[in-house]
Amino acid sequence: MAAADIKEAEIKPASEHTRMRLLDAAREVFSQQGFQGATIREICRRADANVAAVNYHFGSKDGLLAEALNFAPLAALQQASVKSTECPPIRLRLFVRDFMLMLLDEKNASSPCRIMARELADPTPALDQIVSEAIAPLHEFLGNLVREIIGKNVAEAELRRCVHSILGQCLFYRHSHPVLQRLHPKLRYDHKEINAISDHIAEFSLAAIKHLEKSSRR
Amino acid sequence: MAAADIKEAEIKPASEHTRMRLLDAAREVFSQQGFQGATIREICRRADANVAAVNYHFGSKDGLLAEALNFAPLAALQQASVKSTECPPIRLRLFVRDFMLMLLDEKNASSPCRIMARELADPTPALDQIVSEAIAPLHEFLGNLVREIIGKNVAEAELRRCVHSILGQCLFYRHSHPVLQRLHPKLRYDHKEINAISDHIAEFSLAAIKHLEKSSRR
Amino acid sequence: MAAADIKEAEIKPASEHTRMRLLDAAREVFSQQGFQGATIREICRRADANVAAVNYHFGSKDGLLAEALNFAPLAALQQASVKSTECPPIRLRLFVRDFMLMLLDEKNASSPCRIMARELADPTPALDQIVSEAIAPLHEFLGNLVREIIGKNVAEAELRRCVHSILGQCLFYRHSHPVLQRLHPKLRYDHKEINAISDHIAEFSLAAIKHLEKSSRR
Amino acid sequence: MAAADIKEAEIKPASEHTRMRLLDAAREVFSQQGFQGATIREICRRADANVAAVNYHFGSKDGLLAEALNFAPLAALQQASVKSTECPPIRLRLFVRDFMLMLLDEKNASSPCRIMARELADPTPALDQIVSEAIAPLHEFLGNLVREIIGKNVAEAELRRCVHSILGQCLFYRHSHPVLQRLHPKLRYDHKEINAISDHIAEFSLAAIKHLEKSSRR
DNA sequence: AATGAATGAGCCTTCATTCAT
DNA sequence: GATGAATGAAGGCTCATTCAT
Repeated sequence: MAAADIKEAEIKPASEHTRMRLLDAAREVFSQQGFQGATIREICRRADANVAAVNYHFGSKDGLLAEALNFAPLAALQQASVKSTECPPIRLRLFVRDFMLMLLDEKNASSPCRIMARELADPTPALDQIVSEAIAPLHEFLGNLVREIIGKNVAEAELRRCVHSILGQCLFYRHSHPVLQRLHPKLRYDHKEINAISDHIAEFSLAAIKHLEKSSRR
Repeated sequence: MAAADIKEAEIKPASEHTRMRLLDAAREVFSQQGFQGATIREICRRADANVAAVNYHFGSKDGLLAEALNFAPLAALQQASVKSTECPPIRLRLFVRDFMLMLLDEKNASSPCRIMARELADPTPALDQIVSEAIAPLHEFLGNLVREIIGKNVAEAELRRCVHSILGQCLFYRHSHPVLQRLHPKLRYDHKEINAISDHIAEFSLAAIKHLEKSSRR
Repeated sequence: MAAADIKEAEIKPASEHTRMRLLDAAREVFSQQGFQGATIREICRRADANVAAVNYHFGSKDGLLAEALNFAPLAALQQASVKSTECPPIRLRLFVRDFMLMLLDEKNASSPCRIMARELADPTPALDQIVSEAIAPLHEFLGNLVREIIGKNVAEAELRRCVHSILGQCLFYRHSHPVLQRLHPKLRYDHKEINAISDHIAEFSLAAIKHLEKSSRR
Repeated sequence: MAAADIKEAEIKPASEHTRMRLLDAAREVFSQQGFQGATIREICRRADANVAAVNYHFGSKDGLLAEALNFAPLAALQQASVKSTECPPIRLRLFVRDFMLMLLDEKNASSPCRIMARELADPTPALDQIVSEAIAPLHEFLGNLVREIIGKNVAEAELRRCVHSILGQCLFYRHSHPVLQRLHPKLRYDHKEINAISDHIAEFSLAAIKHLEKSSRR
């Protein structure tokens, strides 16, 4: 394995290096301009690569998107929560905060999560893959978490809507960012602000879920 | 004179007919493909008009978008609520339901609201106009409504976040429609489903707001 | 005749008025932008007329150009000179001055002469007409005038070249106007400057012609 | 290495071949139709290249024009004259002849000089560049040459007009070519004719300049 | 007679992709 | 294997012209 690693690192370094730079540039541009708005030329320019490099390495713009997506961070978030020993409400709070950091933190500007968020409304060739590999598990994870809090008396459909309510609140800040910037030009998504937003969403959602739980017992 | 009016009402439409068809087609295509994804050619094809018709009637693609937007329905919604004698929670419920009907009802497939929702995340030349003429008033309206429920003790920033939570939940169903269709292929946005969703969002939000109100009194 | 004039002035005033305004606007735009650069829309805009008015009144853009041209002023110049009792050199001086006034004076900004000058190098459908009705007579007139000064000993070809030399000097100031403006930004074609230029061209040309006359006698 | 050079000289042309063909075609079309009248499609058709080739190689129509212009031949003309040991009148004769050969000789049909001549009257994006890099030096060169003949007593403004007179005579044959063809259908610009024209212009101008010099001494 | 509406050809440019080394 | 060059489809837009009143 070490040998293989060395081999890979030594034999195709130039080629792999270009691949990586292309993927980085692609994530950057896709998350900023969207899949449709992004151009192969701009991506190659930022990666300092030839215009033909994308098609050479990834076959097409679609192929580049597919490889640029990386569901690991999102999955890790869920894994961390599942393995945690905290109580469900705390785990929800932690999840929301980490999710918002992925969506809003400037350091994650080219996060696959951001790309996914951008493409939600605009079916790209990769959406099927995104849904089955990232979004469906996410909904399931959140469903389980909410179920732990809300109890068994609430119907599945209502539970799903709770998940939608949580995700909707989170995604709003990403989708409506251009709007919010115009409404509140002074607004900046620093860590303090992201924490405040996350706290609000968690508090808001937990209060609502607990209310629904109470109602369901009657 | 009445005759003249009738004549006008009959003749003008003939000359204005193309304009109207173009606007309808534009709303349809814009709300489906987004501003960037929409092509003048496709719009003209659906309107059964010449490619040059858009530039003749509206000057440019931008001009067409500006005229295709119509903030009246959204404003009417708010007016109706403001003038209502119902208590604030009921007014919130009614607003959410009507807003969701605009966003999801198949009969409103080319609603300006849908176009606006699509463009939120992707600044178009019209976004400034959309924000100042439609979205800012909407946020203000919801802010006032929530304020009536949540009381004076809650800070302005937190109030704003409540508005965002409500809007985020509503817009989620529009933005994530392609995703939800894949997750739940059987899902249809008929009136029954829209009502269920609206009820959930209102219930969820009211419970959370009342919880925040209670917290603020301590 | 008076009756006819009145009739014309009274019966089709509106229609004729539009025609005239179109012709004026056309001369203005043609002389500023050239035939190719001019657009029917701009002409109609300046004439405050419908876009279809040009085609209605003149059949086409070409037809408008043909009617916008008016060779009378140029012909009048020659007539005046021919009828004059002055000696040939003086008549040449006077002609050059009047010709330069037509080409350069701001008051003649839409002079047919200017339009013609613009189109010399760019064959338009009207060039044949311009040549046969205006330029050929002009060359002939100048040829006769120069012949009176240069005598019979000079060959026809050389005489023609003298005419070309005179016209070339005159037209230079019109053709190269954009260049001269850049070379000498302070330059203005006021009457004083036009007189100075005309004097120079006449002096320069007469000296040369007299020299050629002298040479021919040897 | 010599082999490599040869290889380069053989291979590079293959890749640069299209560029060259495009430039040649562009000079041809620009000098015939003017910048505005020329179309990228026609240029590419003559160069047997794709419509997108121009934008690939030169960025835009403007960029193509900028590269199609080449002021070297005109500058070389002036250099040759400056370095010559001939007397000023002879140098003027030689310059006029070479200048006319550039303007009229069929072998120079796509000479940058011709393009420049076409654009004089119709400001293109490149006119500023043309003026500062080619025309201003040309005027200065001719000014110096005429000054040597005309002496110091003649005012600068009058000197400039002499330069204009010379250039005007030369350019006339280019600008008015379509007209002259119609007036004298048999006329051909073969070397004999160009020599005759050049001799006339030089003779005509020298006589006039010497006359002005004599006048200035009085 | 006269005009607002509509047309289709054509413009320059941009794009993802493919070709030929 | 990797790249500069080339491609053709399509984009928004402008134009002179024609249509239908």
